[in-house]
Amino acid sequence: MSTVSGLGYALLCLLVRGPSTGYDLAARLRRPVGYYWTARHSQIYPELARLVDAGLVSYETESGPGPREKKRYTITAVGRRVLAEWLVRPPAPRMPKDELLLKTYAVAAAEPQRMVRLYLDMADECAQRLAQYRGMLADLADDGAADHRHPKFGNYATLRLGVATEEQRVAWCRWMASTLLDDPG
Amino acid sequence: MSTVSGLGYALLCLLVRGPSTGYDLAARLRRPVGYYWTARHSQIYPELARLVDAGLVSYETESGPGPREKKRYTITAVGRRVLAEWLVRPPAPRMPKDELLLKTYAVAAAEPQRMVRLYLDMADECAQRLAQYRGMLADLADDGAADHRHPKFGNYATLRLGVATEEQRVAWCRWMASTLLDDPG
DNA sequence: CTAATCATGTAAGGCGTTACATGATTTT
DNA sequence: AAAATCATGTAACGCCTTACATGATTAG
Repeated sequence: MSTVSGLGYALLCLLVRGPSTGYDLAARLRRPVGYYWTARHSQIYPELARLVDAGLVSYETESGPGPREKKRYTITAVGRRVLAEWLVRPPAPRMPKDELLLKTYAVAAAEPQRMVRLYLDMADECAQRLAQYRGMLADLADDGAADHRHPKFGNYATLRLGVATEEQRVAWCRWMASTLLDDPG
Repeated sequence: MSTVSGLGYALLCLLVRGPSTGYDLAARLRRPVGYYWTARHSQIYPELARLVDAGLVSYETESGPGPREKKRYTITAVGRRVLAEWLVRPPAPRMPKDELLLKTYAVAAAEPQRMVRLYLDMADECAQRLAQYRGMLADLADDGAADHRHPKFGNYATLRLGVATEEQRVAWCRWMASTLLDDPG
């Protein structure tokens, strides 16, 4: 039984919106804009081959730049069915490995002033990302993507959580900084 | 140059609070209560051996149950210094792979009613975890862990973000469910 | 007496990153 | 003329999970 990997489903999620080349999929999976997943081309090309073997995607070759042919991948009817099944299954419990939280757990073992600097820097970084996400969300809203029947509603919905998450993180980083500074004697 | 892995630092973060056995470290790393990291014993035992080789931890053997000796690991002075250096370094950009967000990105390819069910189930699951986290946070606050000089302030601080994150997620899941149900003709 | 907990290790295999390798087209 | 982008693949290595393997003590 050819069991599909997480990456395999991620590729199906992208391909269900329309045909793509491996290169294009890699570009969309490079930065986690809109949804939270990444992959490199070195992982994507072999996985596409597996999906073809499993009959979930097909491809047409075009003459492209470079030494090899360009392949445009398309999700098959079987692929759509497998994806639709997977989408409604409850996800396995997620385990985010968050380095900043780990550092926070051991914050007592570090120099307080330098940790304050760290949290303020992280807050700025998050705030920048937040501003960017807010801009993208506004653009999507202008396009009408807030309607769940709009083709880009998936982008809109994931970005909404992204914005909320970054807001929370900025506030938390600033709270950490001010708490560490606050030293009532 | 023996470079310490992420797991290595995680173990140092635990050991800086006091000596532990590998078994105990595995128990603390099984559920992400207080901070966000996990590891299994099969990973922990070899990593502890590497930390010993690098001179960052030492151990004493005691006679324990079972066929092998029990080893109690202690962070060394060098280990403390290496940890303190690492704590103030800005973390590498995190990339959480969130299956629910991935599914959301492709939500248009699934049956709406079944997705509504999924989001409501996820909301309940998060709400349960949230209640649990809130309880633990209240207990810590009662112990005075909200003060940054308290030894368990690290637990308190990480839990605060955990609570905020789960709150956000419950709200977002419910918003998803109601948005998908809302079908103005 | 049975199950859980304490306690430590190894092995196989999957997943993911970095680096290696090639080369045409387009932009500066 | 040089650099970036388009385009596809492989190889080596590290991280992580699952499963294999052992056995004493304690609680029900």
